Amino acid sequence: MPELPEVETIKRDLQKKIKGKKIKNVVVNIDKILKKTSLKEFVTKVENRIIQEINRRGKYIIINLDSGEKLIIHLGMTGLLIYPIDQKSMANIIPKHNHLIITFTDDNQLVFNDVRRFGKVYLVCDINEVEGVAKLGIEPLDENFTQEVFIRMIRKKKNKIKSLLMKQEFITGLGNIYVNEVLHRSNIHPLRVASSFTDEEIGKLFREIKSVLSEVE
DNA sequence: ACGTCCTCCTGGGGGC
DNA sequence: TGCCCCCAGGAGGACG
Repeated sequence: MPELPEVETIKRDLQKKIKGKKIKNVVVNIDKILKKTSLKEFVTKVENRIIQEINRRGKYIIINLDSGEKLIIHLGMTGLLIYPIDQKSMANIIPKHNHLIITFTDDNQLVFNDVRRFGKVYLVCDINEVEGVAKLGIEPLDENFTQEVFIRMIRKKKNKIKSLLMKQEFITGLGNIYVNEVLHRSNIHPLRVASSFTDEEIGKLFREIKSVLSEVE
């Protein structure tokens, strides 16, 4: 559910609130969410580390640790990162889905809650160890993403436009909701084949992608 | 290589 | 009131 603008907001928020904090301990309630690491390895490598810069790539949140390792979080469809823990933020969640709880040395806590468990937590040295990250396509708000580039990208594709725009290897960050919005505003049917588009139609899509994504930020 | 479809999960809502 | 079924839709993998 969270798409590029939401993930960007979460990233900025975390950067403001938890950067510089030292992790006192971590509790993992469902180790199935952990990828590229075992439960034991995760705990020993994360405890006592200090949070450094927080970045985003596509819908992935990348938390740099002072050890050089990266804690990468994908929220899936229903994942939430809650900080700080207060009455208001906890009122709408179900505690049994608190899969990861990070406690800092100041006793504040960061909770990863995910009802449907589609979210994932990785611990890696290099972000490209996460296949989903390594394969990510162009960032739609990047200045390198121009109309000319987009036309060339669309031209050679035979996918239906909606599924193509949702493909993270093609463009990064768009999901169902924003793709629907972009297609609606562009007055383009979601099932049309990409290679059938005129340059003008692609231009329209291009402008709507940029505008829909920047409105929220 | 490429495009589509299925699967992982749980909670909420509609139908009866 | 309660139960069952379907739907939500990110992304990896299976399949053709």
